[in-house]
This record gives sequence, C-alpha cells and structure tokens, in this order.
Amino acid sequence: MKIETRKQQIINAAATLFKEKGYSAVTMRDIAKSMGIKASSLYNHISSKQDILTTIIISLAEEFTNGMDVIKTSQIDSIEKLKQIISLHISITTSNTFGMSSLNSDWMHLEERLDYYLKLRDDYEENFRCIIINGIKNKEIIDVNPEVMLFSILSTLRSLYLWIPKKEDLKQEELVENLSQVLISGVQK
Amino acid sequence: MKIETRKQQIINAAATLFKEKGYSAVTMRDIAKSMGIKASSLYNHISSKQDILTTIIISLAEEFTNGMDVIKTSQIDSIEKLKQIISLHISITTSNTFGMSSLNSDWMHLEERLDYYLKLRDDYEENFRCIIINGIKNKEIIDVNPEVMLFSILSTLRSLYLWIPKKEDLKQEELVENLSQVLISGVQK
DNA sequence: TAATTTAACTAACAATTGTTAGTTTACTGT
DNA sequence: ACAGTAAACTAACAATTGTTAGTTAAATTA
Repeated sequence: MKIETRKQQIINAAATLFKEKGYSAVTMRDIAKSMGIKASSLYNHISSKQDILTTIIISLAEEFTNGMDVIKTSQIDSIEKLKQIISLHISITTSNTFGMSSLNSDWMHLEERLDYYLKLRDDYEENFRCIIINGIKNKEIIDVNPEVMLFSILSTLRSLYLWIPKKEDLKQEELVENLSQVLISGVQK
Repeated sequence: MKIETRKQQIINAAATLFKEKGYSAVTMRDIAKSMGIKASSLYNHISSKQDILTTIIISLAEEFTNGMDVIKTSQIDSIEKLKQIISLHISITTSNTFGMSSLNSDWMHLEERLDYYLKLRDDYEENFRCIIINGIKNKEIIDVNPEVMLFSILSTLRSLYLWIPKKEDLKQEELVENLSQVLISGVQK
C-alpha cells in the first residue's frame, strides 16, 4: 500500500508548476519533465490535463465547504466563528500552498465542474456573510457594510497561499493568533 | 487628435480578456476577434503579445510607485498614511479593474521587464513596511508582527479589482471610509 | 514459472499558437 | 488630383499543444 499514488505525485508536480506559471502556461511536457518521464506516460495515471486541474480544485473547495459546515452549526459566538474560519484557511493553506494557487487563479479553466465549483464558492461566501450579519445583530461586530467586511477578510485569507511559504519561521498557531488580532481588532492602537 | 489611440483600444480589449482567462489562455486571435479585426492587423499597432502585457503592467506599477512616493514623504501621521494608501489603491483600481488583474495574476509572464517590475513591487512593499514599523514606534499602531499587518492589508487592497466591479453602487469615497475603518480599526465592536 | 498488471517508452496526429510578408483600401493634407 | 499614411486584409510559416496508438520492460501475483 503506497503512501502516495503515482496520480497524486503527478497532481503535486502539476500544482507546483501551476503556481509558478498558471494552468494555461504549463504544458503536459513541462509536468512530465519535472518528474523525469515523457508526457505520454502521464496518461497511464490521469485522463487529461483538465482532470488534473479539476482534482486539485474540487478537493480543496470541498475541504473548505466541510470546514464551514462545522463552523456554522457550532454553538459559539460570532467572533469565535470568525477565528475558526481564519484557522480553517491557515490550516488548509499550510498543507497545500500549491493547490491553493490553482483554486484562486485557475478556477475559470474548469469545464464540466465549473458550475459545481461556483456553487461551492457562492455557498461558502453566503455562510460567511451570514456569520457577519448575525454578529452585527448580536452587537458583537460593528455596524458597517457587511460586504466590505466579508470582502476584506476573505481577500486576506484567500491570499495566504502567496505568503505562508515565504514566512516558514512563523508557527501556525502564532499566525492564527496574530492574523485574528489584525483582522478582528484592526491595527490601530 | 484622437482621445484613445488604436493601440490603447487594443490594450483595453486585451486587458478585458486577460482578466477573464489570464494572459496565457488569451490568443492574439481572441483579442482581434473582440475588436472585429484579424490577428495580423494588431501588429500595425503593437509589436508583440508581450508588448501588450508589459504596457498594461508597467504603467500600473509605476502609478503605484508614484503614489507611494507622495505618501511616504508627506507630513502626516502613520494612520493617515495608511488611509492614503487605501485611497490610492481604490482610486487606481476603480479606473482600471482589468489591468489590475494582469498586474496581480500575470506579472510572471513579463520577460525583459520582469526584474524592473519586481523591483518596483519590492520597493513598494518596503515603503509600506516602513510606514507600519514607524507607526509601531510612534505607538499609533499595535505592536504585532508587522509582516502580518503588511500582508493582511496589502492582500485586501490587491484583491480590490475582483470586487469593485461587482459593487458599483458603492461610491468611491464611501468605500474608502468603510474599508479604512475595517482595515484600521477591525470589525469587532 | 507463467500470467497479469503497472508504468514507462517512441512516434505520430490534428489543431492551435504568435508572428511575418506582401497587398489592398480609405482617409488626410498639399 | 496626388502623395503619403494608417489600418485593414489574405496567406502562410515553424513551433508547440494535448492526446492517442501501439509497444516494451519490470514488478507483482497466481
């Protein structure tokens, strides 16, 4: 029983290249070369280039959906839910910075599964929005345009993949703490 | 004296497509078709596909550099400088959401001008970092890892191009106000 | 050992890519 | 009317693309 299937190795190699140059600029020959084999050999393990991208993106999107499902139904206050969301993003991103690049930048190249992806993303955003709006109702969160808050926090969380690899010295829990403070309490003294 | 040169029209058409699918996935024939002409006709006005991308990205990057140069030397406190940076991003992004997409997602496909772009970007980040660090020294800004604050704010500002076109009802000054509040004071009541 | 599976290979394909050369058309200023 | 220029066109190119077919070598299972 192998720890990592050949297919998974291909997907990891591909994700690494996708992060560097984007899905469209990476050729099957590039992926093969990075593994020391020929492009045609890839097709023993995957069915198409599309298949690679779809696998990368959908599996990550579903991780986020599952994480959000837990958070939204848990009995904690709104601010705590925000912290859990921050923690979810840091956790998923830390364990797959390359895949997160495709999720953020190459989703438009999904074909059959594009609609499914968009539904997952919309639902995720809607759940996030509800948490914020509930926080405003409860007087836990300031009464500012919730769209601005949603966008601001989510933009930072979605960009983590660009930044986490460059700051490997920063421990995960420490990052959760610091980022929660900045996103929730701001930067002003 | 034409208001918009043919070259600028091509660049605008290209930027629109680049935002949809990314630089690599857009062909010269796509750009030409969106203008109702043939691909070869484009070469009466631009010298290469690269040339289009370079023009889009470098002109925007220089706008940011110029804006930052004004802000960093002005005699205002650190929090006010942050607000000016937020305003700068909103202003540039509002007037060119398509180009901002290339700046954020396609810069790695620059060739001869890649190093120049990276220098502008590094310098911009360094100036931003200095403003934050100075704010911490002055006790205007909380004493948290400045890299986390820099990353958090900059990620939001760099993602504005994705979001501003979807919220056209929100006026620019209103957005500056709301976003400043969220980024500087946080969301917690 | 024999049979099966896994995973590599070579060779080739049809389509698409950015770009060039050479030509034609229509406007602009003299 | 004429010359010059701006901006379109057709046709073609060499290179690269994702993918398939058919084959071979090594590892695994019976």
